[in-house]
Amino acid sequence: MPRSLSGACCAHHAMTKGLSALSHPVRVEILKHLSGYDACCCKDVVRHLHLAQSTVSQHLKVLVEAGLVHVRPERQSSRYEVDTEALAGLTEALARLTQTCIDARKNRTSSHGAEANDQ
Amino acid sequence: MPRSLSGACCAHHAMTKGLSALSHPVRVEILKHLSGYDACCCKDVVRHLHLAQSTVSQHLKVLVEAGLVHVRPERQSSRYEVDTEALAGLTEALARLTQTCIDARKNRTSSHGAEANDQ
DNA sequence: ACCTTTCATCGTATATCGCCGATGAACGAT
DNA sequence: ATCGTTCATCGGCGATATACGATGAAAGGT
Repeated sequence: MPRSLSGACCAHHAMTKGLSALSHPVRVEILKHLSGYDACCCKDVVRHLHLAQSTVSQHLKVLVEAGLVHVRPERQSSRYEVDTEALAGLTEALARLTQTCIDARKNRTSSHGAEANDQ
Repeated sequence: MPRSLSGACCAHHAMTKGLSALSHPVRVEILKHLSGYDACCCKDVVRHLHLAQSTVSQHLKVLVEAGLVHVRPERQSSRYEVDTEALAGLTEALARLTQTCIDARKNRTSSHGAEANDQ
């Protein structure tokens, strides 16, 4: 972990955790697959991807811990479901970051002031 | 790497690489800092964050390789600049994924057909 | 020529990731 | 009671990520 991320960076942790969960192709694929069914179980995902059940279970865990997927432990087969609200929230967080960068550039080109130099 | 990600998953690789670059708080912070200046150098970022210069240099490299930041090697201080187009593109890719999931759910609740079971 | 500044890269240490097989728990079916 | 199914978790392995200090290259200033 970095030494000092005291201020604004803590606000990023929620977003970066979500983005981290989506930063693996398999997990994106899982998300898309889950969205196609009312609530499917681990075994369904295992059949769709060609990965070991334990591997899929771990990926699902990552998605759940990031808040992007809900899990409902049924009798013998847990039901996984995409949390579309959380996914939309994450998307909006990224959109805000993007807009922040675009606005910052716009402000610079209009007033044409700041340079980063300091010597 | 997973064993078989032949089809649609390859389409995700571009997005996941970008998201992977943004899945670290320090890199998000760097992006925001870069956007505030016309084009700042590594040393500026080092002063803003409290990390070793080599660490910052690596983080910048990750952002550059993900296509989110441009680098212009100047005489003695390279100039880094956010690629707002690429950032916007990444945001839109994530928005598309989100919309795909939302649409899939909508289709299910309207026709109320598919379940994931198969026994 | 020499020093300083800035940056990239190398080497290294530690932690985490991604994958697997094995195991055990929970439950249904026979 | 016994078996089969489904899933979570553990342990292990190799690869990658993150951090640092050290080193060298490039350029400017004295």
